[in-house]
Amino acid sequence: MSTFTDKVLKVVKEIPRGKTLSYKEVAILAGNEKASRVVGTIMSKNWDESIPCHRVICSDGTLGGYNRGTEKKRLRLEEEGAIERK
DNA sequence: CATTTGACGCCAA
DNA sequence: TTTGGCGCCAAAT
Repeated sequence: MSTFTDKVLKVVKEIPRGKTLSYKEVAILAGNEKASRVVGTIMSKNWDESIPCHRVICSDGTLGGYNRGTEKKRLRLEEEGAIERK
């Protein structure tokens, strides 16, 4: 805590199942609205099983990216009902 | 210490 | 609607 990075990780950990937050939303909750990119950067460098990073998507509703495969991320969100399967 | 990179976001054409 | 470009900030090189 105390650093933006730690806040981001904390916020993402707090995301409930079936809910998705955009990188921008996470950035805002972490205390820096303009750091949307940083959120993604942090995740890519610190991909952790304790962190449901698959719950974090782009503000446009697009999935964004995922260290284990974007397809896997999509399936997981669909399974949780966070998004509509199109 | 300086520069580049990158799982983004928003605006203009 | 789809591209292209700028901004923004932390981490990596």
